[in-house]
Amino acid sequence: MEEYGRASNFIEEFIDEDLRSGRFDRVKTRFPPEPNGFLHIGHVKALCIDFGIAEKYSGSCNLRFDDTNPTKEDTVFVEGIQKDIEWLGFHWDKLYFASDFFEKLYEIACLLIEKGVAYVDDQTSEEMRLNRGTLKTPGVNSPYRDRSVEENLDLFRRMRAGEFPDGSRVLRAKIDMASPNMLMRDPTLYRILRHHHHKTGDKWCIYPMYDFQHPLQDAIEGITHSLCSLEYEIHRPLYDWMVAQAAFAHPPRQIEFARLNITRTVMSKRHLRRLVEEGYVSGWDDPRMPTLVAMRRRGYTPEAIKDFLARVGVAKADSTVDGALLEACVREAMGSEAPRAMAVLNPLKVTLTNWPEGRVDELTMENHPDHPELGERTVRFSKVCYIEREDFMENPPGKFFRLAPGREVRLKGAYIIKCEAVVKDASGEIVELSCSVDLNSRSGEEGANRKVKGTLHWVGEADARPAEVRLYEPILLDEYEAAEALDPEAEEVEETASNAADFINRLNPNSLTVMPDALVEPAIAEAPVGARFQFLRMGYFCKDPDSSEGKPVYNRIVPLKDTWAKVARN
RNA sequence: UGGGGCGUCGCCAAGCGGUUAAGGCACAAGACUUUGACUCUUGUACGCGUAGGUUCAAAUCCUACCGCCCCAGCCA
Repeated sequence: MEEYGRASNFIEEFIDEDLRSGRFDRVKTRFPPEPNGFLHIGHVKALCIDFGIAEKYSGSCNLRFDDTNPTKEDTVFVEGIQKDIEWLGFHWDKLYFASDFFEKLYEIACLLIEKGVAYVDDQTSEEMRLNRGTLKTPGVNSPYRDRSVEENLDLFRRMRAGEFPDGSRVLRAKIDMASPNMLMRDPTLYRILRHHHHKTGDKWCIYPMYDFQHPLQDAIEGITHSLCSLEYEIHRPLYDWMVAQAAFAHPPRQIEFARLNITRTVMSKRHLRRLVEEGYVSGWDDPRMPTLVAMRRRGYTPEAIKDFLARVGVAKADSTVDGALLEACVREAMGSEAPRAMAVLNPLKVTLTNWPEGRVDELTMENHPDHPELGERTVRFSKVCYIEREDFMENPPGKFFRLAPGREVRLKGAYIIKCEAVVKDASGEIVELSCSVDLNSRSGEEGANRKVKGTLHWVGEADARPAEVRLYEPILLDEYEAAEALDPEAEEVEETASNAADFINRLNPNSLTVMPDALVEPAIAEAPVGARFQFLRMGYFCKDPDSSEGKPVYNRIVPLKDTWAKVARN
């Protein structure tokens, strides 16, 4: 490895430096989730960095489950996480569990006791909290801080043996109760905790803490660069202390980066759990969730997600990425891939008054305008068809060039029609349009070669299959909407800030819109679950597992850009 | 008011003493169009949190302010 290429971010600069200086002669990273929930897109940033850097430097990346708190962990999550990582297309080198190393970690703890840098503390957690001091005042030493090595060893052994009740004692590092860094004020290394562990069962009743386990585990695995998010920056002195005390020959280097935030997206595991448990969503895989299970179900592709993270970049500044960037990545990934087809989400019946009775045309439609290799399909056109309700306006504004009374419009791949009459029901609602059709304007024929401003998607009566379509918006309101929702009277956004503190108050009531009466062409109805299409003019959609034989269900992954919607709004 | 970080276009983000301060998203205008999509073209920081200073030259170095984030779990 003489040439490392161009560093594309500050982490790679550090690594280049380490390789040049000889601090390391290879690169080994790790992705260390706690199996206490499903992975979300925030984790994908770490995944892309951990695996991406390993790959760039011809190194490797381990998958390690930091399963040191059995009260929160479960095998369904370890399985789910592995599946998600595989789905994204990342390949780990070794698969480890922190729990595989409990014995080894116990030995190191004993070593620290023998060195006189760890002790058993009998204080209650309350006493410990009080004696820790505050951000501005130093803490005071525990009365148990100066126990003999022998006594500490004996006590720690008996902690493991189960002689003491939960919470009665802890093992602590002996560092500095006056340190300005709170984490260095004799951090807890082990606690007594009787709880069934998903891997080790009831073998252990003491469990190591993150600040003890994580750095040592990195060192044991031979990790060179331990990449984590910014909130661990303050843990770094402790990380280094731990590895130094255990006397590892090649201490890993911890480097921190800013975690991912996306506008109007819930990104905290705690909050996501609450959405699930309190029923605001249907589950971890509700397509509105930012979890990978949910994004997969909604129809996002690994390519789009990884491209998004690549475009977001890596730096140390706290940031919130515009959700529009993710949408742009999805559209780009899908644009040349997804076959096109027609679906009418909110149908309006159109009857062609001059269409010959009983005539049915079979029309050939391309599956993709730029990729003929994706083939063609046949759709049927007859006297009755359905168009999108929003494509007709009785009193259209200036720049509207869809259908309106007396106006002509082209039906994609079919004929040009003209609206002759509007049929309404007793309540005045429009129920049907009577249109004339230019029988010489069939696509591909000479009569079709005239300028018509609007082109609409449609579904013919002969082909129309019922479907349910689900539309999504961000799960959170934007700042302005949230302020309005909480207090329409408020003058300033700031005034409602405290009410907005609970994210539940900022949930978007329109995050899910169900279109129960959509009509789709057969290609869409018959596609397998997971199939993706561009519904012409409506967006990209993916068939949901909720689909049944007679009723396909589609999720809108992302809408198409809609210039008209913008014009109409102003 | 202790300590650790961070502040470059609406949102991300390059930049590492000498460049007209990259690029993407968003936005705007135009071309093309049987998807108001796609594609294409064009435009968008005389400015780099603020104020001073060093230098022939500063977003890059120094000083002082200002703002934001993290830390007082027997969570990770």
